[in-house]
This record gives sequence, C-alpha cells and structure tokens, in this order.
Amino acid sequence: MASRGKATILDIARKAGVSKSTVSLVLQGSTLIRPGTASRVRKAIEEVGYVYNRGAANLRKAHSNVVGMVINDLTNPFFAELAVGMERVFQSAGIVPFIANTAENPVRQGEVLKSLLEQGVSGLIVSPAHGTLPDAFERIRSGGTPIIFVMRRLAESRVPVVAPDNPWGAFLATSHLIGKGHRRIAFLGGFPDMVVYHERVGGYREALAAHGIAAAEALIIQGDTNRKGGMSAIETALAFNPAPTAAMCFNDAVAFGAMTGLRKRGMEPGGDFAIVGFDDVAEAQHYMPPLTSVAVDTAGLGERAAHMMLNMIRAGTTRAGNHIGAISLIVRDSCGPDVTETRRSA
Amino acid sequence: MASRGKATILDIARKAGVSKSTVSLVLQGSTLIRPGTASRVRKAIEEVGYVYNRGAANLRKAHSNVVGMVINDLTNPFFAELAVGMERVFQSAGIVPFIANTAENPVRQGEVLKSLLEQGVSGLIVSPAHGTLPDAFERIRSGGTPIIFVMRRLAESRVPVVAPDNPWGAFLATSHLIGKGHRRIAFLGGFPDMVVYHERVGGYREALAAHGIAAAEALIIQGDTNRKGGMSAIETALAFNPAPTAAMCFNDAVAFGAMTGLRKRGMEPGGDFAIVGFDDVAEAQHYMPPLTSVAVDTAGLGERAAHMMLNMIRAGTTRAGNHIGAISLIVRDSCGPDVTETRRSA
DNA sequence: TGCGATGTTTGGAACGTTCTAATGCATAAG
DNA sequence: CTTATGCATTAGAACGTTCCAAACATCGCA
Repeated sequence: MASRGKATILDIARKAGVSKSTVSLVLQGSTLIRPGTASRVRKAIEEVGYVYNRGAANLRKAHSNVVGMVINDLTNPFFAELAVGMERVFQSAGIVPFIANTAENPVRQGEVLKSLLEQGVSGLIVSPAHGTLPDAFERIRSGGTPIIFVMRRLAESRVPVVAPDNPWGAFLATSHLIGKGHRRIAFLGGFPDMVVYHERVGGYREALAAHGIAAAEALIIQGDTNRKGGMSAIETALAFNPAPTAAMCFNDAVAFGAMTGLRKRGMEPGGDFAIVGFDDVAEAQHYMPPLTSVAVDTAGLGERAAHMMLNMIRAGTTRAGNHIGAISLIVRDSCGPDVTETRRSA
Repeated sequence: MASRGKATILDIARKAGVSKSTVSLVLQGSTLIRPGTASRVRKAIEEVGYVYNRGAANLRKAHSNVVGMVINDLTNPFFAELAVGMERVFQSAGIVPFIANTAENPVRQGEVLKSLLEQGVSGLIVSPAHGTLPDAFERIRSGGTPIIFVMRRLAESRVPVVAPDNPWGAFLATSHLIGKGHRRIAFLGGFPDMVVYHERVGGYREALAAHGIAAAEALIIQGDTNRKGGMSAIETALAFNPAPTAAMCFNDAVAFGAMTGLRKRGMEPGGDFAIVGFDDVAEAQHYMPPLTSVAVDTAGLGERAAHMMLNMIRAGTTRAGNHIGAISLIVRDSCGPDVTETRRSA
C-alpha cells in the first residue's frame, strides 16, 4: 500500500470522502473547513502515512520556507556555533535552514549554491570561502534571491553584511598587548584577499601607531586561518631576529595553533610569549592557558543575520543595511603578566 | 526581464527557437541532440540566467539527488568532522547533502526529519538525538526511504548502523589504565538509554573483570556527553571516598570537561589523575596534556556511511548490513606515568 | 521511385499541489 | 414564498519539468 508510489492529497481525499481542495485547505490550517470535516481528513492523513510534497506545492506558491546557510568551515567550532545560532531563529520562524559546508573551496561553494538555488531556497546566508569571486553572488542577488554575508565580506560586493567590529576588536586586543609592555608584536594568519584581514590588520596597525610603535611589516605573517596555519605562522615569526614577544592572531584557531607551535619550541604560552585570539570560541576559556580573545557574540551575530534574512524574505527585497556587532576583549591568562622594561629591551 | 517570474525551460526554448522537450534533453546532457542545437540552447540558458527547478523535475522523476544528514550536535567537532566526511563522498557522487542540526532535541529532530522528507530526500543519515523513540524511524523506513544510523543506534530498531567497535574500544582504553597501575577507575558521561553507553560501559566492565577488579557501581557516573557533563561528572567522582585515580570518559568532550574540572580542584590531569577519552578528535593531540583516546577513524566511518547510503539508493532498498569500524588506542600523555604499588594503596 | 533505417525534434500528458471562481446549501430577511 | 447572505465545499486550471510516442528529415539502397 504505502510501498507503491507515495500517497497523495488525492488518495487521502478519497479516503476521507472529500475533494482534494478540502484536503489542501486542511493541510494549510484554513479556518474555512468545518471542524468535523477537518478532523476526519486529519485522521485519514495519519492512517496513510502521508508526506507532504513541498516541491509540488512550491511549484504553485513560489515561496519556499527553506533558506540555505553556506558555511566555509564547519569544523571550525566558531562557524558551527554561528550556524546553530541562525538555525535556532529560523526553526522558530517555521522556516527550515539547510546547512552546507564549502570546506573553504570556491568550486564546491559554486556547486552548493547552485543546488540550493535549484532547490528553490527563498534566501541565502553565506560565509564566503576564501578566494571567492563576487560576481556569482551579484548574479544571485540581481536574480531576486535575498542573500547576506556573515562574518566575511567581499571587496566589490553590495551584498549586505553582518559582521563584528573587526578593526576595533583588533585595536583593543593589540592595545592590551602593548599595555602589557610588549613592543614587538606579530600578527598571525589570514590573507590579504580577505576584507576581514585588512580590517583586523588595520586595527592592529592603528593600535601600534597610537602608541608610537613602528609596525614591522615582516611580523605580519599570512597563513591559513586554522590551527595548522597558526602553527606555521608562529614558526616563521620566531625565526626573526629580534623575535617578537607577543602575537595578535587572526582568530582563535590560529591562536591555538600558535600555542602548540610555541610548546614545540619549548616555550610556554602566557609565560614566555603572549597570545591573543579573535572570536572567543567556547573552547577558549577551557584551554591551557585560557585564551585572551576578542568576543564577538557569535550566537548574537547569527541571530541577527537570521532575523535580517527573515525580514528581507517577508519584504521581498534583496537589500538591507549592514550590521556591525559590538565586540569586547575577554582577558584571560594567555598574555601572562606584564613584561618588564628590562626584559623588553633585552 | 529576470525580475518578473524566473525564466523557465519554455522561455529558453522560445529564445533558442526549439521546443521545450529539446531544452529538457540538453539539460540532462542527452546525446540525442545535435551538437549545434545543443550549444545554441546552452547559450540561451546562459543569457537568461536560467535556474533549474528541481522541485518541478522531481515531481515527474521521483528520485531527488538530495540526501539529508541529521546530526545531534554540530558544535561537537567530532560530529562536524563526521558530517564533512560524508559530505565529501556525496558531493563527488553528484548528490547534494543537506546538513541539519537537532541540538540533541528529539522534538527538533522530528521537525527536521519532517522537512527533509517533505523536501523529497532520497535518503537519510542520522545520528539520533538523545531520547529519540525508534518508531518515527521505523515509519520512515517502512515508507521506503533508505535510512541509516551513524555512531548511535536505537535499541529496538532494525535500521542499519555504522559505528565504531565501542565495547572493544572501551576495553582497550580501560585495560591501558589498569596496565598503568590504576585500580579505582571511574566511567564518566553518557546515559543508560543510549545503546552506545551500554557498549562502552560493557567494555569497561569486561576489562575490569578480566583483571579481577570488582566494578564499583558508584564510579559509573552518568551525565551529558559534552564538556559540561564531563566537568560535573568528575566532580561527583572525586567526592567519593576512596576517590578514583583514573577515569575512562564517554567521549573526548567529556574528557576535556573532566580535565577542566580536575584543574579547578587543583589537580593536574596526567600527573595527579589519569584520563582517557573516546573519539580522538583533532583537538585531542593538541590539548594540554595531549589526550590518550580511542581513535575511531571518524572520516572513514563517515565515508563508509555515505557509500552505504549511495548503494541503498541505487539498489532502491531500505536494508543493509551494519558496519562496525575498527578502533585503535592512541596513547598520549593524559594518563601520565605508571602508578606505583605504594601510591595505589595510599 | 519507394522503402526502411537512422537520427533529431516535438507535442502533450502526467506529476502533486494551490488558488480562483463557482457551487450547493442553509438560514435570515423581505 | 422568494431573495439575499453567509458558510462550507469543490472543479479545474495552473505551476515547470520529464518522458513517451509520434513526427519529421535525411540518407542509402533496391
């Protein structure tokens, strides 16, 4: 019975002795149908194990209750948190979020985007993969599908963005390091083709300048924004002479990697070298030593992005203002005690 | 042009001066169409910015190229890794995996499952949320949709499972602890309504028995299978007198939590108390101290599950054999040096 | 010239839903 | 006893695709 061809609205209409229109009405909870009829229909639905065919429905309705969230790296707990933050909002708004991972690969991102679009998503929230070209997104946007970027933005793009205040976060973090007495401070991780990179390096530079410290370009070390990137970046940093005594990291993953790298060289993060991260992932407070980091209110940003998307969908527009989230520096132990004057000049 | 109503196969047919059937054929790469015609059609497609409507297509075709992966906790890196492992396989098989997170909530899981089904997925890979009842899945299965469980299984369910060799893993890990000289060994985390729990506790018990150690029921401490659960479990464990000197943890997240808990009490994991985890997440080797853990070949399990699903879809069956993956104990520093006889009796 | 074979293209029905307009049927109003 | 008013239900066309069967074109060959 259930095995050959799924049951349709028509089957259950027959079973309940009504027309398909009535069943459809019941399905969408119309108040038009008399309660008695409605419950009879519902019983039939239950009995047949009917599953609604949203594809067929969308064919007529043209708005689809599913949005896509395209994430560049789901194995980074930060993005995982972000994703579940958004998911929560969508779920309670009755719309279904599908998560897709691009593994920082623009080609894969293209495929994923295509699939989502073909599936008829009514909106897209994207954290673009490293190396993405903006035109694909412009095309989607001008095609009428609401789309917004989270965390990352693209240089020449007019897609609305939800992101933390990167320059200010980096400024605060770097200033903290300077306040501890450090003067040779490295910046680890990220690539110049990411806007976020410029924002964070910018904040770092400004902090140095504000304290009259000349930025040493050689201490700005590019690299992948994950643990491995952090390990090799710190390696490079320590090879310089004189070596830096502290590092501002592109994000927490890089910071964790840098810490591991330090230990490999027999140095203890916090004691021998100060590290500050960015994102303040859940792990940061449990790490050894607990990581000083820029908290960006991950869940809050996710929720904000989701709400923005909801509004865009409701309003049927592809435009919206940007949102720059407030940040705060969470001081823990990874920067150790203040560095003394004598040590600094050593 | 693009703004009012998306372009359809018919629009592009008009544009290319052919029939809709021809366009459809081109779209599915049929060799029937003359190359010249095909490229003319393709050009038209490009020009209009046409996006394929998979919903409409599935209406006729009845098999859908999308599978759903339902994960109980995406913020646990272990499951994130598992998900991307599966994703890779699916992607290269030309089918689109949608990831959904249930946040360990059976109600949410129900909603997610419903949505996925309505969307017309051709298969489902699920890591069931804690507290799930099996009947929902049995219904899906008997409805003809291939479904398999990963990592977790349900007691009374006949759904195929891909999981690591839990009993053997726990046996090995516990034996390692015993070999180090520990006799009072706690088991931390998990709940008895999870099959995995029984498997792992079972292995733990067997190891104790094999070495003639009586299991102390009070040292088997239930709790959430995340960091927080680990923190409170170790708390409970240490309150006993005599306190245990080592713990086998349900998974790495619990182990990390337990380590944090130890430090809170002024004890150093590895030195003062031995900890072993389960899963061997990427983080384990970078932790302080590096965590001894049971490696389950996460990516491998994910790939295996994905391939199994692919086969089921191709064969049009809802049945398949279980797969129990081999495990191996990765010894690192979290169990410290051997405990001496005198210390053990202290 | 007619015929089959081969290769390319096409019309139209079908898929499962929504939605508009129309229907039937009470009841209330005139 | 009509006629309007409201409520509950329904027929049928649409949505964008696939696929079958049929049509058309071209060709070689008797």
